[in-house]
Amino acid sequence: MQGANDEVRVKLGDPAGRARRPRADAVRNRERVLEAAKVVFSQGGESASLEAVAREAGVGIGTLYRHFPTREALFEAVYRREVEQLVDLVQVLKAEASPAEALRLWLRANVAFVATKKGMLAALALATQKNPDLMAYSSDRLTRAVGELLARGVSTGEIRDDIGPEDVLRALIGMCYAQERPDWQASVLRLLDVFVDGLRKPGRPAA
Amino acid sequence: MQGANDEVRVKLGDPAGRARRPRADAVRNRERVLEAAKVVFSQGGESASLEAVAREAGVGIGTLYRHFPTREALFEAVYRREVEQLVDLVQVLKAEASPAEALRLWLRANVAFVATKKGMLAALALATQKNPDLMAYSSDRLTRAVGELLARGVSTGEIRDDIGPEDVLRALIGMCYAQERPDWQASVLRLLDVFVDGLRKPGRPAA
DNA sequence: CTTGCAAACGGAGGCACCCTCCATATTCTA
DNA sequence: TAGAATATGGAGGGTGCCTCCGTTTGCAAG
Repeated sequence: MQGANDEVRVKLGDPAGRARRPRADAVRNRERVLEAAKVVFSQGGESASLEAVAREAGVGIGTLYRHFPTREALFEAVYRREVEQLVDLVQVLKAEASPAEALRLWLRANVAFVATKKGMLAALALATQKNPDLMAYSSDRLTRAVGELLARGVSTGEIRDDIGPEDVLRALIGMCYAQERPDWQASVLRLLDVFVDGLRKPGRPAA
Repeated sequence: MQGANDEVRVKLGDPAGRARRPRADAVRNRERVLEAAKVVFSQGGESASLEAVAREAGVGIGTLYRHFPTREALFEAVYRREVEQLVDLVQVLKAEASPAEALRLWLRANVAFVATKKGMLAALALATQKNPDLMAYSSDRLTRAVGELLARGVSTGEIRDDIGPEDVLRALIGMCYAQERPDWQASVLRLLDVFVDGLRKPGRPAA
């Protein structure tokens, strides 16, 4: 029923027997859609229509759905890229500041990062609620990231040891959601200072 | 131009000369829609259709729109009721606990309250971003509420004086948004403890 | 009670968006 | 260069949003 026809796949230089490599136009269009989605979502958030994304990308709506079968799939792909940037920042800070200070700086960097993506945040709140896997990924990446900063502080005795990286992350993400006032950034920065002070071990006052 | 005809209005017992009182069925239907919306939004969040709300309420879609011209207006009306309950709680706690402890308890009560309304939270995030007035109302009410608790602590010297009620509220609301894990409540409660510790004046260790 | 009308009702209809499907076009391998 | 595999894109059926207006209902005066 299927003997000789398998040659086609075997000949393509993929030892695992997978299909041929993706076509060039498919790769290009996938990239275009991602780029367009980043722009459109940043402005209009969840309410932005996928047809607007396709239009912005210069592809048909069918092509968009071929690459990203659901709204969540597209959103997730866009979001993953953003997370990587934050993860990479940790290594830089570890080399440049003391444990508690590096933690504070990383948290502050997150605030600045978030500030440029207003439209995406409400959408993210929805997406993570509907699709736990998306949160699992970013949680994992960011938890490890902040975990490195935290562990360093614990090992030097500068930071208390009964708060985990998940807790810190929750506080950060949470605070940034409430961004309605003109001065929200200043408020979040103050809150982060209070929070980091609270994280210091008792008997080691902040100033 | 308008002499004798005003009698109709004057007779209705409204000194300001407003129109006659609303019809009974209008009042009843408005109530039904609000009740239905509370149910439907709590389940499906923002994605729930307004036509589903109308169906649940047993009224026509037109009637729903007559009372609440936009999705936001309906959502806002539902939300206002919820806020009142939290505001009222403050008076109870003020009578029952020390300043910092009352603050801690009130924040914890919020967590429990939020826990029953998962579906509405993401919707709320969207609504407040689109409609600043909704946030203005709840912010105002809740800020005053937490402000009472906070001021009491500041006056007794138990709580530092450089953090405003807005900041506390932001921390609370923010933390509660990140509710994806099974144990999110425990995490938020731990965070609140850290936060309240951070609020205590230096030189007054927590335990 | 009945009459008249302002107020409220409710759903049909036009529009935008969601997503699927498939005839056509493009790329890749041999 | 040919032909098969792969990708494209937009038409179309379905659903929800919101408006508009003919019909119904409650209210107050007679």
